[in-house]
Amino acid sequence: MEEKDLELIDYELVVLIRRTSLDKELGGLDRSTYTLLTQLSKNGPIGVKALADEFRLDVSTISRQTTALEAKGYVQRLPDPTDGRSSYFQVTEEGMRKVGDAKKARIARHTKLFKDWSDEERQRFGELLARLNRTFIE
Amino acid sequence: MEEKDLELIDYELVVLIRRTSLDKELGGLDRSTYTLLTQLSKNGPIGVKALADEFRLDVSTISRQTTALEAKGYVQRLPDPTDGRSSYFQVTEEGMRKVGDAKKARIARHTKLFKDWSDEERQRFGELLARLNRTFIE
DNA sequence: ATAAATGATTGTATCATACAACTATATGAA
DNA sequence: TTCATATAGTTGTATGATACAATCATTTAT
Repeated sequence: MEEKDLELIDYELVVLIRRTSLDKELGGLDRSTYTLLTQLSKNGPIGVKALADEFRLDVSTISRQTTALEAKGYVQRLPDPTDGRSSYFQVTEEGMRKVGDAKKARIARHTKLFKDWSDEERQRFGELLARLNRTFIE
Repeated sequence: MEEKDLELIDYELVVLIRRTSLDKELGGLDRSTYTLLTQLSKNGPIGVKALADEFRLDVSTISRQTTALEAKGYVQRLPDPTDGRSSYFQVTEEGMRKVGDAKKARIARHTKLFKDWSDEERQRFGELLARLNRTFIE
């Protein structure tokens, strides 16, 4: 294994995280709104606990964030019929519209950012990123 | 341009940031210690303003972080002989040792993480990451 | 010579987060 | 069946990273 490749990856990952984690908003929505709506619209209505597991955040954090989303009307709370303690959050139409717009905005930005890359490079980068993320999970 | 490649990149970047920005420490040092020591050891002694520009953080934030580093003995403040307002921070031997150890720890972790990747994949991923970071800068 | 600009520090506010205490409900064991 | 324990969620509180504003000291420009 080439040590210098790992060093490069290490360094560039740190730089990337440093830059991107400064963005308070993603496509015009704040981070938690964007990530929660994305998750809920992708993987169906789930509750506070499942979201906390997914994001590796404390349930108290998710509880506040979902309360905020509900107050904005982006999600609706559906009581779990089989468990009186919990409920699921379903993205509302308004929420779907918001997250759709945000995604469009991000794609537009990325289109510019990657405009000098070849199709092959973009495709490969996406694959490798996905692979890294799957690797983390194990 | 393939829209689906951009969508994949967008999604996987969000996932990556979400995961990695949760790490409070990098190789046993807290984030700001690791990034500041790396920067200072790489690009020579510079002052608060230059660090703030580099990291796109407020000078007040950097000021506090460098004060903390100095208190820990990881950097030494060298007054700028040509400008009485500013000083440069030089990494001490102790600081060099600390950041060296931290880097070793990270490389060890990455060695495990990327163990199933081919040399070509690691090399390519590093290149593409670097390219993305350079693109951001413009 | 004085006004404006600049590097840095410190006070204060905000935000995201974790932990702890608590409530309500569900599950399992005697 | 009942009671102890576990679980889902909420709320109070503390912390850490950050930005902005005020300020100080020094430098630069008019």
